[in-house]
Amino acid sequence: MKNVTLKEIASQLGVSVSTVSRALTDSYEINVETKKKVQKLAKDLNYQPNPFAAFLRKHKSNTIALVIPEISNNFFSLVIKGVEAACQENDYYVLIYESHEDFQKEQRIANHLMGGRVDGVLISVCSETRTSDHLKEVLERKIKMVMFDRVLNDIDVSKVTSNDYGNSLEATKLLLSQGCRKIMFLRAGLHLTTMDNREKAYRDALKSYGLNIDDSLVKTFPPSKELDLEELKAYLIDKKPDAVFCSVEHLAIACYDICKELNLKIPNDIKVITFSNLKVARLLNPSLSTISQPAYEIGKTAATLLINEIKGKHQEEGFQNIRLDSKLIKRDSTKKML
Amino acid sequence: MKNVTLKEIASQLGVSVSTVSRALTDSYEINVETKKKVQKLAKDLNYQPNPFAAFLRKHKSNTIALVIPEISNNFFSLVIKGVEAACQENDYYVLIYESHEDFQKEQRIANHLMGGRVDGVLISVCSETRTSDHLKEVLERKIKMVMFDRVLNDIDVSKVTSNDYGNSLEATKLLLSQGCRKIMFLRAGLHLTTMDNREKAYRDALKSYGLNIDDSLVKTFPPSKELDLEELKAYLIDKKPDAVFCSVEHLAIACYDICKELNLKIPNDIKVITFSNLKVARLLNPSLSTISQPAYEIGKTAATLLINEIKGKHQEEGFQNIRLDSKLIKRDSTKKML
DNA sequence: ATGAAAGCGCTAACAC
DNA sequence: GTGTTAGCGCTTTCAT
Repeated sequence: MKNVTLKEIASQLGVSVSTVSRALTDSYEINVETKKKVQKLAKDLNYQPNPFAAFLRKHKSNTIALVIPEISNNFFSLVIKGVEAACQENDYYVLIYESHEDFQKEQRIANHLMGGRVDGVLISVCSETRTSDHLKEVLERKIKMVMFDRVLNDIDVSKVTSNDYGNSLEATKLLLSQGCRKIMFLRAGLHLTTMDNREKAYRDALKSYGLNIDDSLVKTFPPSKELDLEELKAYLIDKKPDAVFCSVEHLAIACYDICKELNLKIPNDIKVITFSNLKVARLLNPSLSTISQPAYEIGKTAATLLINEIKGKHQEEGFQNIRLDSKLIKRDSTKKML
Repeated sequence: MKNVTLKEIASQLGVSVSTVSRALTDSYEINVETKKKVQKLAKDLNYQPNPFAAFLRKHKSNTIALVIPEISNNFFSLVIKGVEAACQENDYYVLIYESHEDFQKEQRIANHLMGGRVDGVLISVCSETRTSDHLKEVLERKIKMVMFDRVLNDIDVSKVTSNDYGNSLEATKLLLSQGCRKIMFLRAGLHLTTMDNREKAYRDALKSYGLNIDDSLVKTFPPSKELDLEELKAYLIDKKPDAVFCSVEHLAIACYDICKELNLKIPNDIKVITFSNLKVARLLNPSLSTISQPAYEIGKTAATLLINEIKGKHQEEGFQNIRLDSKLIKRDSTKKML
């Protein structure tokens, strides 16, 4: 079966291409009879408009790019779901790009996007990203942008984040209230705004308890899963903290593995809390206390914001800065005694 | 900054549009000097070709669709990652579509795809899908297709699956060898080939042990996460199996929750094994025995196959039927005694 | 080696 | 209410 085009329908019906085009977009100036005729034939032939022709004409693709560091990740995969939901509601499509926490790849993606493949981009930058020049170039090409979670400060776009500072403060204070005094903070990635906020809250919480801050208890590990377990193990053995606050899930998982190996009992010997969207945290041994980001909502909110911007709505309101609350769920890994 | 086009470059250089086009595709018939000149300016202006114009001309978009029932799922999110990897290697792009286990949505997606948005589609059908008419129509529009995991038998395309039968046989025999004689099999979704294969293996394994098959021990639950916990609980209480073989992860998670509630000890009172790509299965309480599908490889293999088909390679070989092995990992949830 | 021109399928301004 | 026409940006014949 060859592809059905407007021309095909037009010639079969003995009308012009533009009449068909108008009939199909339900233009008010078309005779009801003609309209029906055209619509019927289009349906019978299962006419599907060639999107590229329309895009070329209108310079609108109804497509957005979603650029994330890592696809297979409990947080980002929920984000994807939220984005997909918002797009399905608005008849938009999602192109996925994975930067693999690699700044060069992110740059290449940005470059590609400048070609006008998409009407807008949704991005959470990779951990190596320090400047926003590549993103600014995209903006200059009149492509809309919304950042989420890992945002950059020196760029003027709408942003959707979670309340990293507030929730980290809460988490640290929980550990303190359980009696912990030697709390380790594990960062993932050097230059991420999310990490900065989480660490700052950790420090402020300690200060608010009148404690001195031991910088050697704060350490950065690779953001991706290629974590050096031995290094982390040695660090834990060396420092012997009474609690570990992990800024990302895979660090907590690593701690669980290491504690098992070292025969350290959680929470008696050491307490653990982490940022995580792991659904089965409650079933771990012991159940893991988590700060759970509203990943789905972040994705959905960011995508809706972007689509509205593309449509030119809410332009007047300027750039939004939306901060959503995460949920701290206390479980056994932070219990006083088991 | 306005968008740079071929015309722009041509006029700045005083050459024709076609010369620029040829220079940029590195055509052999262009003077080396001109080529250099053009390429330099293109780079300076950061020229990015308008993809839609090229697509419209060539009827190739270098884009494939990935249609899956559910994005936020340990199996599918790894598949996405694999697909993305294969596409990045080949300079292809991925459009994500989520069918939400809803056949009507799947049909709508298929319809949309017929418009020629993509050169090919990668699909794992939803649990409600019983016929392949909607997919055949896509094929008729000369759009290539590869199915993976949840495939359909009555359609002629390449398929990538995992060895559901073999690995389920192995899993059931493991339970049998641990002394279980009243093994429950929990299906998810009525019409899935994957489920059929898994159930058949379960039955064959019982037969090979000379056991009678009690049909009331096989039951189907909804494939998505909207599982009725109470129904499953009542079923478990009623049947009192000594083992449960779950065909998907969320059923096993539900069993864990229910066992906790009913104070049934895994594996002493009841053993559990499941298909799952959960990374932290080893950290559950007790650690969960899993059949882990090679999700990343499935995605990568399927995408590579599709891209090759689009490129017209390996056409002669006809449709492939690739079956990859899953990995059975024995953990405490199927131990004889703890 | 380079240019002119057609055309991919669609939309929209402009006739009538 | 409908047709004519131009043009979106690119590739690709066909000239020269």
